Amino acid sequence: MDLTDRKKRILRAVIESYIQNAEPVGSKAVAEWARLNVSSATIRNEMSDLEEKGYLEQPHTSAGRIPSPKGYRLYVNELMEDYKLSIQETQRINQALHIRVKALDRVIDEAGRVVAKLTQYPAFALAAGPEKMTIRRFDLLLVEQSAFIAVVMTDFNVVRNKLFRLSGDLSESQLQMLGTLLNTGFTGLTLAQLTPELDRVSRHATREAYELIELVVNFGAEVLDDLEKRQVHTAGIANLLEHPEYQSLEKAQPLMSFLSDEDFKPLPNDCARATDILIGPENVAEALKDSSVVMATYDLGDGMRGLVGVVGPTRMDYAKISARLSYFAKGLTWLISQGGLPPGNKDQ
Amino acid sequence: MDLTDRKKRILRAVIESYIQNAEPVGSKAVAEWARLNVSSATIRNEMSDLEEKGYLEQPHTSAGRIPSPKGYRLYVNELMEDYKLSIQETQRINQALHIRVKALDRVIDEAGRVVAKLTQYPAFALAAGPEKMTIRRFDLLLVEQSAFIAVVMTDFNVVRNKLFRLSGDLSESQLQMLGTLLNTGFTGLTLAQLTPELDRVSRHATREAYELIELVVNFGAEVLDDLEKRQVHTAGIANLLEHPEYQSLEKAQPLMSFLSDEDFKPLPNDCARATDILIGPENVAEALKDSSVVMATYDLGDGMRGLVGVVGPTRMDYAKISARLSYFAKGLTWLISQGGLPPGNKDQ
DNA sequence: TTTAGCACTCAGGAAGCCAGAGTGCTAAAA
DNA sequence: TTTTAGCACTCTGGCTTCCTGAGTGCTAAA
Repeated sequence: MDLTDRKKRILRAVIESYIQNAEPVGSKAVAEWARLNVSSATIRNEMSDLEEKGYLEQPHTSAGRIPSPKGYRLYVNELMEDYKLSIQETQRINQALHIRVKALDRVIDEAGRVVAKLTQYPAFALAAGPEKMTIRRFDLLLVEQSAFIAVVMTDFNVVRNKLFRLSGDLSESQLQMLGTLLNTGFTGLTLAQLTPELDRVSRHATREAYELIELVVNFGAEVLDDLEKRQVHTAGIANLLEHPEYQSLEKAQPLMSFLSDEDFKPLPNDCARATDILIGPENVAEALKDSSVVMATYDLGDGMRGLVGVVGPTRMDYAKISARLSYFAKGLTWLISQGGLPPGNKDQ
Repeated sequence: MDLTDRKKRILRAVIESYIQNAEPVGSKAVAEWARLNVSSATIRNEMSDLEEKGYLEQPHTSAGRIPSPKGYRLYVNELMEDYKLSIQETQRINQALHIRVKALDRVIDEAGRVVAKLTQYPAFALAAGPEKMTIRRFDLLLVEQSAFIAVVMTDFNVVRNKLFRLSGDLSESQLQMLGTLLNTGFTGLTLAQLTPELDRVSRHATREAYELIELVVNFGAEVLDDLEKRQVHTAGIANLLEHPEYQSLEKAQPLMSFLSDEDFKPLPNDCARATDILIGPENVAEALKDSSVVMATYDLGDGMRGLVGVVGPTRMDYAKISARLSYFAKGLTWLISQGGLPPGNKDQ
């Protein structure tokens, strides 16, 4: 059930014209666009065939055709040519990579913002790390008599800290002792293992010591929890309104709400592949069934990966957008590996 | 040029009806609403007067009247009654305060999200701290031979850290030395003073030592810069579309873009007052001239304050929204002061 | 000063009309 | 068998027109 060469050229013409103009494409337009040297009547027959096979759709009888999700899928799989980024585009992306090299803390969030700007679509960003993390070490720093800072370092060199104020006083040696206790008892444990261990320790420790331990270990648990939670960041939601398919509020509103919702799930769990495109109904989320998602991953160092993607109409310039995304992602990976954005201390 | 009592009652009736129904209010409706026992003709005369004085406006000849910004201003200043939160409302807010007590790191951001949910308007949140911050102390922790963590603590007990990897090795004693150098030379300085001091030190230090110092001091500078930058967080932008005045894209789009823009300035510098309302043209930002802003501040401890606010149509239920906001802000202040959200380690 | 009455205005919805684009079908041509 | 030209048909979207109802301002009487 493969398509003839001519049918493919016609399909491609329809899609590319539709991507550019956002208007149903008629047989005459295809005849010109595809340069096939056949009349529009021939094209009509072919298009009617393509519609029957499910690659094209007709909004209504007397409009032209638009591509169906199946049509887009064939297009991105076989027909689409690699988009060549212009010099301006690469420059823009390079520039975007340069700014904010400072904000080491927020690579992921920043990646989302930058991609939103770069593509003019709403973007999302999240971290794709391992399921389970453990705490590697604790450090405690005395600030005043009655306050100290706990520094927690987990796998992949993520470092977090928190200031604790106490009702009573604390000496440097007490703090050192506490540190040893924490480092011997609570390192190398996953989130789930922390609480049982805490229970165990509670039995043979003084009440004061235990309270301090609990305080710090709970903080460690928070850090792990936070890391495993994988919050999704979004940026540039308003970009959606720029595109004609979301001009009507009924279309735009549900998707915007979906994107605004802090813990939406744009994709199933396997976000492993380097670049990926999900078209219309291929998306799991109901709100995305009429839209497409293009995404790319980058390397955060130490085995952690970041994922950035954009959401847009199924009529998206897949070639261009995915070229930009993967160029950006590659650039970011390179930058991080070069130490431009030193490892450790990631936001997720 | 004060208004008669009856005029005020009429103005109030117009505003409250308009807040509720989002439709221009006619003389007959006012007659019923305000219970003045006068005919609609009388009201008409009064309303025509109010329009002349600038408190009301007419979208077109044969529609009713709507309040002008000046009318709203009078309303919030004199006419508005305190809105009494229902039990359900206070419960909802209390609940909102309970969740995420964990996320100490992100009080501000979280405050914005919660307020957006609570009010159904887009919300923004930022920190209102002092202009200039200084670094209080540095701590350095050896991780491996060739890596260490720098912990920087600034005024108001904000603590940040970063992992550094080196090309060469480093001993514990070298690190200690470095720490002393940093703490004697670079504490108590503002952002602007750091670089000159760095220059000064560069002259009488070995090349290796200087490179390390530079690394850590630059990180300190980043932290200060970040703290003084006052990034504005936004949440719930999509809420805007729920309200009838933003049903048309031309109205919604500019405001949404404005809110999406990461570094918008919702207000002038003096965001000191506890609760505040800015109506229509009172806003400085062009994009807000047709909208209103209601905000409240809360205490982050240690002299830092947070600001949360919402953006909505001028036809906003000022009484209700500002009641909710200030209840929330008070709750948050209380919670933080109680240690529910321990001080220090704030995101901003 | 208030009220009733009345003529006037205007937005916005419903209905009708038309042009233009695009189709499918048929019959002739290649 | 495939392609093409021709033609009748369909349907959207934009345009006008019409009409209703809500609301007004003005005037003259209470």
